[in-house]
Amino acid sequence: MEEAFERTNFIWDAIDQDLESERYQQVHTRFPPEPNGYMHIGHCKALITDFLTAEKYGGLCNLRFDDTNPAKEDTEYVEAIKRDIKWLGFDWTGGLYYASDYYDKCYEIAEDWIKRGLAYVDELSKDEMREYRGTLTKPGKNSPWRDRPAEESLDLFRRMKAGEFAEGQYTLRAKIDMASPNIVMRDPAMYRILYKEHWRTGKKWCIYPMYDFAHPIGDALEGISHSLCSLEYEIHRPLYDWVVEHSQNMLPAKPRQIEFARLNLTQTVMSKRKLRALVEGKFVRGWDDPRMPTLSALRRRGYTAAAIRDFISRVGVAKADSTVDYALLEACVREDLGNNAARAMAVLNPIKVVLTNWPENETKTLVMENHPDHPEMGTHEITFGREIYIDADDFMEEPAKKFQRMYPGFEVRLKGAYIVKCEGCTKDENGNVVEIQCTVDLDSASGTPGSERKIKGKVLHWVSAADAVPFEARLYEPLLASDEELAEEAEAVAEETADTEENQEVADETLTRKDYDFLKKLNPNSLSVVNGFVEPCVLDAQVGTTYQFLRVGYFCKDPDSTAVKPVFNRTVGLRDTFAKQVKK
RNA sequence: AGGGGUGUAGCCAAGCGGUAAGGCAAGGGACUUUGACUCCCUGAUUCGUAGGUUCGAACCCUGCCACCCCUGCCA
Repeated sequence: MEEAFERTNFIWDAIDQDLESERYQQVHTRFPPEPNGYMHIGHCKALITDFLTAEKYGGLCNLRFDDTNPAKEDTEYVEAIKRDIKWLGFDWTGGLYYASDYYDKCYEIAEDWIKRGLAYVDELSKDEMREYRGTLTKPGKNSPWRDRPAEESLDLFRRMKAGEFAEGQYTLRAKIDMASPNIVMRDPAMYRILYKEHWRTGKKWCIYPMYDFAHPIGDALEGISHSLCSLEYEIHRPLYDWVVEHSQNMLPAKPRQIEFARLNLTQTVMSKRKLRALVEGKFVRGWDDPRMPTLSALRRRGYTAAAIRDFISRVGVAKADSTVDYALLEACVREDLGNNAARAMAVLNPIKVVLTNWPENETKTLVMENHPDHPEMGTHEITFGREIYIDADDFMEEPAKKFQRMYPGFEVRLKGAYIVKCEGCTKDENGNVVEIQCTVDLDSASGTPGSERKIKGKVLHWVSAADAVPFEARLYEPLLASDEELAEEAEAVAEETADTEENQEVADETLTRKDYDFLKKLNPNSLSVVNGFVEPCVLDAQVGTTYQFLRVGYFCKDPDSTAVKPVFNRTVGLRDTFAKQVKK
């Protein structure tokens, strides 16, 4: 964990200065998700930055659900977010809060502002307000209601609260500067009328504070020192400061907002709206479909909390917009799993091998290490016999150049067992190889002196036909196609899928026209299911256990597993330099 | 009368006036009962660009260029 603190960043530099100058005595951060969806890897950057910053300085971090818009928030998401934070190994040491906890205080401050002439009730319509706001290059103009007497605004505001008006009829606006070059400062709305029941406050309110009003107040109320957020809020900082400044006699602290660049990942959809479209359009099996970038999906896929934390730490925190290569995330899991996952053998695309000189009906029990570098992880037993399965990829009747796996006349070693020599194969009427025949060097058993004989062939993984367990392996590729060819292919498939009546209906609701574009880039091969054989030891493993299936990759046991038929998700494959060579 | 940000290798990213860290990716080699792991080696005469200041500039100054964000009663 301390490794994460080795590298500094501009935020920590700023905090160091704040501490040194005694602007703040201690560090207090907050993680403020809006509970309107599942958290994805992109949120992790903010989450980890918030929690880790508090940890680094021995301070506290609050979890605050930013629930100021009753329209689209749900308790389901609250629970999911809490679970994800815990899973990542963090705790809201400063407490758990809701923006809705502060509705009373917000209201109090709003009335105070009105009395002091800092806010007014406006009755411009949405369209009029847009017109009055001006444009990026032209200043706005004052609303005709801007200078109405404070008593009148106060009366109107109280009646807004009492539910006397329709939605949109009135808003409360801060009186700042309609000519400001920063549009955010052109008399921003602070309260709007919304006849929506809030999932926490019920029907108590029909006016709700805007983010720009509630957020700084929430921060200040909780004694936050450093309010970290993403770059798009940079332009809101003057308003943030304005709100705190003008409420200061009513607030205990004066937080500092610091903005950093959010995380983007190649070939990854990172917008809640689009992820929702994927789920609701049934392009994936759910929020935790292992192809999704949500934390629940990554967890199901086999990504570990340690790997994700390491990833965020390696990405760093800065202000430049960037898109991180997905390969970095993969490198992080490989490192963690390579060190910690137990080894086992599985064959994805089985082809039978008969060892012609091995006695019929005779089997031998072999002992396999669970991890080559960690003897303390123990061993497990597997069976060896006359018939085994190897992966079809490991056999070629006519070997390609540099191919050092099984082919007629060539010797290879079966991992943890014997050296075998391929003698031939039999094919069906279509010319497909259905069986391979080999002879065993009976003196070459692993661990015996005869095993030291060097051969040119590689070591192959295998399972014994006698007791191998059939299993389902789910292999994944990125959801978004990378090259154009793939994208074109995907277009046809995606359109076909999207055009089913049911999907179309859901999609129409959720998506604007523009949003369809990314659906056309979906990779049709993002999921492939194969039926293979795996050694029986995985039957006992708990759901969520990850193995390295030798030479094949890391696989995590899926909740869809049954007592007799395990299901495994491939988290990530092993690096494959041979495949790269062959491509060249 | 637009404003606010950001540009360092294919992708991230340090650097804070004294002569370009590190990681991922890529390529080469060693080792190997996983073509994995591990271990070596290979990258920027140059920091968006053009000038200026300085003994000395990625760092300071000026101009230009590119990209991102902002015209919700979303967050």
